Amino acid sequence: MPTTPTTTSPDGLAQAAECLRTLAHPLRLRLLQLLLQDDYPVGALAEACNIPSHIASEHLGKMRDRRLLRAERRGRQTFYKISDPYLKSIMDCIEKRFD
Amino acid sequence: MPTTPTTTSPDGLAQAAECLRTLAHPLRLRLLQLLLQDDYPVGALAEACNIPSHIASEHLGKMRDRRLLRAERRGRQTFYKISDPYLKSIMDCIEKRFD
DNA sequence: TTGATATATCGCAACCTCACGATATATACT
DNA sequence: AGTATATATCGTGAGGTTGCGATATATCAA
Repeated sequence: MPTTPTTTSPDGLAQAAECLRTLAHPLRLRLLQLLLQDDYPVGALAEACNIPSHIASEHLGKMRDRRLLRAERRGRQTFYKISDPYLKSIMDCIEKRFD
Repeated sequence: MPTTPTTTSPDGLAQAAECLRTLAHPLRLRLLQLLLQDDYPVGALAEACNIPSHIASEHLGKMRDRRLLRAERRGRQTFYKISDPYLKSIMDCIEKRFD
């Protein structure tokens, strides 16, 4: 085994795994790509993804619960925005590989 | 919606999501960290992770099936090695965030 | 207040993933 | 051949995830 063992703590690995699980869905990746460009309300995101808005709401809510996004109410609409700055760099990685 | 829409294809997003699902397990992240340092046989990896080797074998096999790793038999042992060069950069991202 | 719009949440069935014990295979040694 | 070692695979049950219809809530407008 390595003389310089890799040191991410068990807790760090568990957090990383949870975060990756949250990203690991085609629709959520698409939503994140859109939100990395600007903030949008649920309906606009749903339309861009061609899905009913209550499905978009579920995916956005899951990412909100896990602190990747934040929600902000404006009138009847809820705008979502990127909350975790780390998302940009990981999406860059992913796009480099899969575009 | 953006004037410069984000363009990862539906297929690219599906592949990316599958890849992320494969990474999204604490043990598999640990195995990858070790394998990014050197190639190791199943038994050594299992011991480093404190798990029975047939569990390590299952996780390694799943990553092999999804082309993240390759297996190479030497005598009675099977050495696993990183097969996808993209893993290095994504693990760098993850370590930056969770260490 | 009533009705329309925008989003959120619930309950469920189908499906996926995990750890584990049991079993199978492949290689080396005697 | 027979035995031990190293790894792989199978079957299973517990628990998580997804999409969806139904329902609930929140905001605005008449």
